[in-house]
Amino acid sequence: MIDLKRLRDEPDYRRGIERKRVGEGLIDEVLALDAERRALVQEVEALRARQNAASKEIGKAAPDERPVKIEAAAALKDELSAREKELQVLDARLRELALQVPNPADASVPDGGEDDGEVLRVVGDTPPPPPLDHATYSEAMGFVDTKHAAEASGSRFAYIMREGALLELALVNYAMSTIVRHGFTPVVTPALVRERTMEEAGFFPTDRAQVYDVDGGELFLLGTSEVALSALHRAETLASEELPARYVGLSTCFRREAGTYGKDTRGIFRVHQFDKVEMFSFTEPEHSVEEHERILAIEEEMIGALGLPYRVTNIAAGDLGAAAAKKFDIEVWLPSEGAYREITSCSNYTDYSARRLGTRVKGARGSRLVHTLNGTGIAVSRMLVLLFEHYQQADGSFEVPDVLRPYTGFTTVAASSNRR
RNA sequence: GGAGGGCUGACCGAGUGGCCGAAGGUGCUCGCCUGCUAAGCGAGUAGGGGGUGAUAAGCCCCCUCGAGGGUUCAAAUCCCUCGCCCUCCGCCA
Repeated sequence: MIDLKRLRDEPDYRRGIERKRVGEGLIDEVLALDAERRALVQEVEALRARQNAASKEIGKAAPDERPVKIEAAAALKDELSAREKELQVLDARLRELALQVPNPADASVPDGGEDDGEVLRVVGDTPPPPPLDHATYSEAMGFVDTKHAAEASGSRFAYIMREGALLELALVNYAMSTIVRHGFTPVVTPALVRERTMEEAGFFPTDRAQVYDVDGGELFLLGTSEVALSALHRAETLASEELPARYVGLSTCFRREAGTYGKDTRGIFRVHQFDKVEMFSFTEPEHSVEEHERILAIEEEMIGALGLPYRVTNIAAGDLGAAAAKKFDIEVWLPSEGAYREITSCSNYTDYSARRLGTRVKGARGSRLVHTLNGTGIAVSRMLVLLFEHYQQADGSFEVPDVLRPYTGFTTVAASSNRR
């Protein structure tokens, strides 16, 4: 949720929103409703003040004076409740529209859309394509079985098997322990949350189409544990000493991938279900920028340690999600495609979801909304795709990246070992 | 799935229709006192929103006793729905 007060007072705030290409007129409509609402609030509150005073007097009055006073107060009640109903309607309308207004893009975010991100750096050399692409290779090695998964569950599902399964666990362990070492509290989160949690995390209503609902709409499957982690301090006022509060979550993630028909259909690059380790921080407002850099640095540390060539992009305003004021993506070179593909993403939500969550910090500067940030630790299936190409050897064997070896218990998988 | 109990301010805890935004205690802050110690005395101490004002201080108003609705001139107190916690029975990994 945006800050309506800043929207009406600060031209830069509004400009940040407009850079995200919001629908024509939405902002003006919100502002108009907001003005209307505030006027009505004043009226209603004045009426309430009169009624409160009248009621108090009745309490103090002698019993024989009461009937007359009660009658007078009853008249006020009717007037008040009529105005209150109007206010309720107005509130609902304003809220519905305001929820659709995105968090303003930060001043340091470039203009434009998908292709206008600013590449901040490119790290590592890009190798030529391997003999087999990730999809063919992982099936041939028996690491992935999408055929039976399609029968069991449909397209975009996979069985991760044998050394592939162990590699998955190794990645999870590696990411978890690395991030914990950076001071994040490890958490295995619920994978199902209620609608309110989705909304407060900043996902609903804008991203509803990407989310599976179950139990007749009572619960929703997470697309990322970020949603569950954000609720960890819901409706709480934290002491400033408690910040930054850093969590690293593990959960299975579920995504409908609506609107991606025909995109990334091979292998497990884009699937409906995958495991992901995710970082999440609550900070004081003035520290969120450095925390964003910190999260990015951890992501780079892990991708670097896995020996993958990558580049870092400052995502353009038009390509930011509703909640993000700024977002860094890391894309790793996928040799078979000869392209950089997104592997992590970290965002600074500033106070956007904190406002919905009611997460505040109280310190020397009074009580303020916190800032929240999130970033991918390791998204497992997509990382497996990259490993299947970068660690596929000329003879067809698979070599385990050094940093994962403590977690796998094996160092290589011979080309012939799992062939069926 | 069944039965019962509970949810009050940073914390504990009183409060069954008006004088309750809320006793008392703990904690915390400030001041005083005391040659010592988790001692004593006094004062203060919730949050959100709106108006005015200089996006100050101050002042005024509204809302909040798990959440949402209802009854009433008036609700922490009565009624309904929901959420969460606890206990017992059943079931279960």
